[in-house]
Amino acid sequence: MPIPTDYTSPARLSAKERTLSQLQKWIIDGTLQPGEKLNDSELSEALGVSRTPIREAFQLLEVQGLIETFPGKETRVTTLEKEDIIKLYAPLTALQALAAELAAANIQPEHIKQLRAINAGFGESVKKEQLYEAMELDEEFHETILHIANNQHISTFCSSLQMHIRRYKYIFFKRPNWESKAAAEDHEAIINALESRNAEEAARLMKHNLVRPLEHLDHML
Amino acid sequence: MPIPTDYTSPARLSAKERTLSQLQKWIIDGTLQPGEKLNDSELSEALGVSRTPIREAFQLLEVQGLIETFPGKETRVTTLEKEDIIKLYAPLTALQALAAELAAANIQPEHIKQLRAINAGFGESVKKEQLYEAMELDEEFHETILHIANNQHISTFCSSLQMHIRRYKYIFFKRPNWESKAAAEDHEAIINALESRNAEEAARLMKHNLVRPLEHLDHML
DNA sequence: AAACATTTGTCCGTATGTATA
DNA sequence: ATATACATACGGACAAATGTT
Repeated sequence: MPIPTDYTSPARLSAKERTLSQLQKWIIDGTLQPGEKLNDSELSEALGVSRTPIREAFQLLEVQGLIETFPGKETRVTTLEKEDIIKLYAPLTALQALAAELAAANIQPEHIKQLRAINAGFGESVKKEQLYEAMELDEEFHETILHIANNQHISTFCSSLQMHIRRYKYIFFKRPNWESKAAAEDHEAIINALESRNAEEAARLMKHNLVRPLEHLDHML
Repeated sequence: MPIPTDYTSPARLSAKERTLSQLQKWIIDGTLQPGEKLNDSELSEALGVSRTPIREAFQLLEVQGLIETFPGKETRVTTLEKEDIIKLYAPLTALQALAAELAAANIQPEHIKQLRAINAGFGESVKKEQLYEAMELDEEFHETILHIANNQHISTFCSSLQMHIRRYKYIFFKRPNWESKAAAEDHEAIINALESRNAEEAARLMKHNLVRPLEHLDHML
């Protein structure tokens, strides 16, 4: 198990939080590979903390579906099946569409400005083929709509699904690679629907925007 | 008789698991009231385990939104706002409708029989005004459809939302009290839609079934 | 079958941090 | 501001469970 040595500890966070976010990163970016066995003693030494915060982080990672613990036996990074990415997009689409619907009812002029600014940046990144930045801005766009929708349950679920999707991108495609100019146009249309408080149309467009990545996947799987 | 080996029987529950399910029960049924302060030393004595499994259970309860920990300060049972129950039904409806849609594609004759059997029991319980049993059978009906839909993410989210809804029922209404004969008819219609593999209709009927409780709530809030 | 090695599960002592007098 | 009380955070030792030789 290769443990990168460039690990820097954010002094203010608790040992548990540091451990959790570090392990999350390593699992999502593939440093810790699917199916890899995790040893809490080894990790505690590598991260300079005791087994307690490691174990605590393990518990949360298991809830998030990033690791699997076999009580009394072993702990492993969860494996991924290419086909299962569809199982992530199905609920994500339903929830994002719902969020768009709810956001249409709450939308304010400042929100519209904010969304347009994010999407302008997204369009630029796509044009300049800065794909990592584009991915981050795409996520920020959707997170903003979730925030406007003002429903913690929806936000939490979507955030969890988004994390897994990002892991799939890193593991199977090495880097984010399917942001497109068409997505920026989708976003623009969504913003317009929200601006005119057309909930149904916003939901419809949101679904359409989320189906896009699946089309890319079809000829990559 | 061949003993199934694939099913890992939790012959003995760990202290953490016992603690977790006990605290869950107490919080959901109101034994531990909203806003109540939780003391790990006190609980460890009451449950006959050390503070470690209590602490581990606390972590999971926090993720589930049943308690709130203020690191270094205190731990409390989360409070409830009557109005927020709507925030639970919004994503639950979207996800259950999606599940119905997916289930329509996977449905098998055995599933139909199973669903009819559960709904028959539900109808009986409603008629006999055994409301707790009716609630459990209603949940089982929906869980079965989730199982047929075969998507772990959807199941997990719905289960979490359902738990919170049950807590609202206990805290604000003391007992389950809004199961109705109309719900049993909804279920029957859903089963028929699934049987004819009409995904769109199944989703529409599922939404309708989930809107019912909200109508009851309107004149109870 | 039984002893061993490995890993997870639990306990409890201590350190750290926060609120209150 | 300082001291005190109290709750959480962490560490390290021991117990229990599992798989293997």
